[in-house]
Amino acid sequence: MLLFWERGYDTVSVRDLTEAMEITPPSLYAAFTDKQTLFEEAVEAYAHRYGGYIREAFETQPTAYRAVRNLLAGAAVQQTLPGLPSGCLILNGATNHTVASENVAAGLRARRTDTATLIHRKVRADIESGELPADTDVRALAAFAATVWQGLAQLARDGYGREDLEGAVAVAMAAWPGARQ
Amino acid sequence: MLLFWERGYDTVSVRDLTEAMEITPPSLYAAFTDKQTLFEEAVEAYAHRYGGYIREAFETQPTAYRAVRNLLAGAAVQQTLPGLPSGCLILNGATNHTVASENVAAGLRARRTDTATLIHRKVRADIESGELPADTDVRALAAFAATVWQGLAQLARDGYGREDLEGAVAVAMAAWPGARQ
DNA sequence: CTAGTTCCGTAGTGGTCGCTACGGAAGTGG
DNA sequence: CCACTTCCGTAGCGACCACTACGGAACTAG
Repeated sequence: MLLFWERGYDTVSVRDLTEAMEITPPSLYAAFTDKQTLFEEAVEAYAHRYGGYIREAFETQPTAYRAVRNLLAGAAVQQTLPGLPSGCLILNGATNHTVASENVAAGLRARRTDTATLIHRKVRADIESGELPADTDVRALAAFAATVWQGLAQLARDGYGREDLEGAVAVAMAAWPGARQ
Repeated sequence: MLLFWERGYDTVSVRDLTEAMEITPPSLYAAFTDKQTLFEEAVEAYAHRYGGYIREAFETQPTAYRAVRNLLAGAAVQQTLPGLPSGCLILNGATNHTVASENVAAGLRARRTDTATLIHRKVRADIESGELPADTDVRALAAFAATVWQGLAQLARDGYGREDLEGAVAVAMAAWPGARQ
């Protein structure tokens, strides 16, 4: 998982994996079927261990503002954890992929879409409840939140630290409708 | 260039390149020395053809607000050009790379850092001129602008259209200090 | 103790990687 | 017309890719 997190699917070889696990190729194939299945299990473990902040943000927070704030604040923390690779496996794990790995990339894209849908739904719910004005541009606001969320992962990979990302999140949340009224 | 733009450095093979150019490997090596040099020339051509909006934003606009607005608006356009790959070669060209391609990734990272520096300097200049208040958090504001810029490229790759990105940019610019006073 | 099963590492499979030695064709100068 | 240079494609280099057939060791059951 750490190897995939750091370098991505296609750029990690089975040899890299077997050496890191200190096993031989037949053992790896007996345990995980093939490289793609191993990757998907690694992604699932990653989502469970490091992606909990996403579901938590949307399930525990009453408004879209607070949910997105927690989403971004959580991303700033999770993507700059000391001793772990920077960035996000699901956001960056198959940015560059061969034609043969199209379905691997599609799997990650589906997970990203899931989060985008959560944002979208939360904003719409706010409009229905009156928390946000009826003329709010849902698409724009949801796209903005997704943009910042994914941008944070990029900056983390380029070496930005947690404080930098948290500063960016603080600025971003000021863009939220009503944040400064 | 289109191949690298679409898939990235390590995930495009010399064979892919020679077939697209309709030449044989020896011709490619005679013309471009090796794969890495070809990639760097492709990046240079890309920056020249599609990256002009960046320099233009910072050179022609008087304030950081307007420079960043033009940077993000330009990104929304350039990264969703019809008939061309989505996203940005410099932002996404070597997100996933092998250890052997570390220097290729470093070259792209340096170009990203250049833009981040442009943002940073423009914000500081605004503070010195009094356009922005003296207590403005330069790092946070610059990190925010870089986050949105890079996030737009991610969303473009996931299929978001120009209108979505422009909506996100409009929301983002509302976060700028003084934008809603 | 022996027969059977499970385990797992050795040693490859065919295929693709980035890259190049070399030879025949085409063009040039005397 | 001939010698020479330039060009460029054929064919293949060693290395690595994802993946696996197979054999010997170790453990288990009778």
